[in-house]
Amino acid sequence: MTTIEWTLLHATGAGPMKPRVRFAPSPTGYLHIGGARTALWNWLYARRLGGTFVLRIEDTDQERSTPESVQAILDGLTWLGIDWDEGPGKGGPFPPYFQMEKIKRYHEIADQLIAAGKAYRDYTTEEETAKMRLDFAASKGLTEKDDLRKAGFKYSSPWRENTDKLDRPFVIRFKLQPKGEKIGFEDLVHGRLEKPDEDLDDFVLLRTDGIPLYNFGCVIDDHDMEISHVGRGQEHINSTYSQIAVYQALGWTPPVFTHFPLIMGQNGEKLSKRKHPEADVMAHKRAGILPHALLNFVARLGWSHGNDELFTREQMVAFFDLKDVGKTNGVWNPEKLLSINAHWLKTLPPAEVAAAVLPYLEHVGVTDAKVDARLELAVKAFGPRAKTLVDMAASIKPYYANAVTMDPAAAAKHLDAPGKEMLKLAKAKLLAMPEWTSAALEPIVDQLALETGAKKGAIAQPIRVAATGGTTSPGIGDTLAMLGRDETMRRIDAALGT
RNA sequence: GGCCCCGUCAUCUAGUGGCCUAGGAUACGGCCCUUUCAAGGCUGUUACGCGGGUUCGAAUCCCGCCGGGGUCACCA
Repeated sequence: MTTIEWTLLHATGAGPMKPRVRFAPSPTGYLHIGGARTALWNWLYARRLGGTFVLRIEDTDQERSTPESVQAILDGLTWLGIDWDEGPGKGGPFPPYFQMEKIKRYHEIADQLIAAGKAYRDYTTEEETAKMRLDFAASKGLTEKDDLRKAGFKYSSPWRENTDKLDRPFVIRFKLQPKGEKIGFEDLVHGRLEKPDEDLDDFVLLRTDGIPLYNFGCVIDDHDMEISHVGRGQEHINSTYSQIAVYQALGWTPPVFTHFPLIMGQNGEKLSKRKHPEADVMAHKRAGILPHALLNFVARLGWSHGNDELFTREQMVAFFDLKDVGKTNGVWNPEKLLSINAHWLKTLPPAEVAAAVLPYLEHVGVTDAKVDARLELAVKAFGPRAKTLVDMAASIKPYYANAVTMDPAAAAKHLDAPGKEMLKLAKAKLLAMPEWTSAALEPIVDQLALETGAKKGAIAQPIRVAATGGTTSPGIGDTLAMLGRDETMRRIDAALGT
């Protein structure tokens, strides 16, 4: 039995063997790198075990949610190649997948909780609670919001025991009934996580405008959508306790939770959209990172599979397991991302990289390139020389131009009299070339060295400078093949001044 | 500040009581290869936060300290 088969039989944690997982972003901006990793890990888990990956949009923050953000998240996931089985544009057996479209359902459950005495209508206004906080602060001689937290303010509603329905705006709060016990759950990476239930408070389920809050909507949706495993960032650990309380009040079985370590910026702070431009997934697309490389890098940030560093998509799917996720926060490391990107640039099939580099070429004004033998050759030549698709495109561009920008210093050094003499000899050989391929062209340097007794550098450099205008390029064979016969001859003639 | 989570090289990590004079990767240095630049091969420097235990034996178990992070909203 293989490891994979074994794992299939013994699906981690409780729940069904074919897990139903979800990624539930809030559409308040672009797809965040932390969100992308959360999506990836959940996706990998579902794919490996033949489960279902659900995409749910938690758009209950009406202040910040925008349709543009929904689109940005969809675009980000699509670019990364993370596809969802249920969700926006796909539908599924448990619609809707936008929380704002199922407000009635939340009200139904809230009423159910009220009827059971597990929630209550709180008619205290926002201004009043704010005043309570302020008064509390004043009594302690504090003013700052942060100090308020430190002072340990605990809200206690005067409406807690009220069951009348008044004609006034209200909020629905969970009625926490501490039994002096621990409330907790079994986390796949942290093990048992718990805290005293009296540490929780009567959190808000439904706002005055009837829109649910995270700790409520999330529980109902995960239950309704039959989510078996919830994997999310560690910042949610504390809210999980509140959610567990809701599951208990409703008599529902909670999913298996896994809390992922956070990704920190290089300054040691949690990666944020404001302070860290690299937090934007699409910024990496613009920077010329392959989606696969970004996935590879981010997958490995907080998860490991022995000493393995580089994974194909298939390997990620085959190797990933929630239980192998680590506990410690990771720091974003741009150099490593770049090295992983460089690795795949030179490793992936040239046709694939060629297709990927095309838009970047167009962006720098190369409009006549297409995925053909010539571009693939260029990709093979520059694969080991490029860190990103951006610099690969920049390197390829001159080969699609019909003139060189001559570096005077290079010309002075290599296109002096002896250099030109050598170039003439090379030209003669080139003229006689029956076929213009890298393999056919490459040996001319050796042949010339043999025939003239000159050092290879004295032969290759004049050709290189004539062909590219500079002293560095891939091997002579590749360089001339990329240029093509006509352009090569044109450039040599120009260098010769003929 | 209360509560919660975490603590192996600069960074990502392997490591689950003896195989560890701690391994891999990135970055950095050297050497080799070489027609240039890369790539590649070989190689070097660098880590178990501190202090107590437990044990014949601890990076691995326990306690304390210190350090980092998260969270305490009618955001998610």
